[in-house]
Amino acid sequence: MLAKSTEYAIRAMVYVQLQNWKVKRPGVVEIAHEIEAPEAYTAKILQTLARHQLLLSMKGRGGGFFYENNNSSATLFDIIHVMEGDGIFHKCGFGLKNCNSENPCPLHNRYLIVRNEFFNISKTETIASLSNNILEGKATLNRITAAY
Amino acid sequence: MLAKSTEYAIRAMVYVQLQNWKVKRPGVVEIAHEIEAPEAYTAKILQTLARHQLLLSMKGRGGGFFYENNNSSATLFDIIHVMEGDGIFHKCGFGLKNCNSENPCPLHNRYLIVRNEFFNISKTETIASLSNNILEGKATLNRITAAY
DNA sequence: TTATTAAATGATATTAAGGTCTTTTTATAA
DNA sequence: TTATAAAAAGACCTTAATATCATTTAATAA
Repeated sequence: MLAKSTEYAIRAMVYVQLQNWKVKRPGVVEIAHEIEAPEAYTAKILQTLARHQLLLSMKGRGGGFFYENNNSSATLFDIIHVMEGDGIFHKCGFGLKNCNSENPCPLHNRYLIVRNEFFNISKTETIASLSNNILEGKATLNRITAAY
Repeated sequence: MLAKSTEYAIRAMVYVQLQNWKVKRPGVVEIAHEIEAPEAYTAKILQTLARHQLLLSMKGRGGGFFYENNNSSATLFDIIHVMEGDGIFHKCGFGLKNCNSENPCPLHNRYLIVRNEFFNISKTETIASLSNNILEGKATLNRITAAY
């Protein structure tokens, strides 16, 4: 469904949120390790996110990644949009170029339900809301249920 | 969502079905052209489908692709399974390796709804049912609403 | 029984996603 | 004011998906 780089991006942002709530600003090495992603690649992704101001960064000693007011209200949609565009919310399930309600592919109506449901989720879930599930012990970021 | 090759596969099988209902057995060149896919690549995909017996083929003069009794009850699931495996029905939306109801990612429950809905569609829609939408004029295979 | 038609096979090429490495810039503590 | 820590930037590498091409196999009409 999502590109691997988008998954890394979301996981990274959630981890930064959890640390930020503890008034910490994790760096690339720590983040990559915690979300089980390659270090250099994670750095690239964090740069992209920072460039688009989905998170803030500080260079030098004591630097790292964080959010304004230690809180991120970025939606999944925002992150997906920056990482891979919004094709996923528009593409026809059959791969047709001009598929729409006027000229639908054989799968159009049923696929629309799936796509819209995912769109809904993407627009309502934020880094803060997702991170809160972890804070409350209802979910985890990795196989080891770490204490954040 | 689906790999491009899977989309080509589904479109190809639908086109074969439409022709088969007219007791015709289209060949690679015709199929590729009609579904707007590259010829040689379409040939590869048809071979894969034939090898897995999702369709039948005949070599030589008057040869082409067709179904037993000119009808295909293959589901979308069958085709997806052969073309790209069933990762799409199992993968975690967050990209976690061990995400399940016991150890859920923050998105688990909401993503499950999307995945299950798509699974449902894949298990209930068949090449025949999809093709029938076109036969009845309710849908199309390409931008030009061709008469099949 | 041969020419022709069409699919199968296998090798190769191209493109995009995923990933690494080195150098540069910026911040801060000593 | 210098050494050090950390992110930014850019060049490069690897892998998988997509796509092409040449050759072989099989079927049938003449």
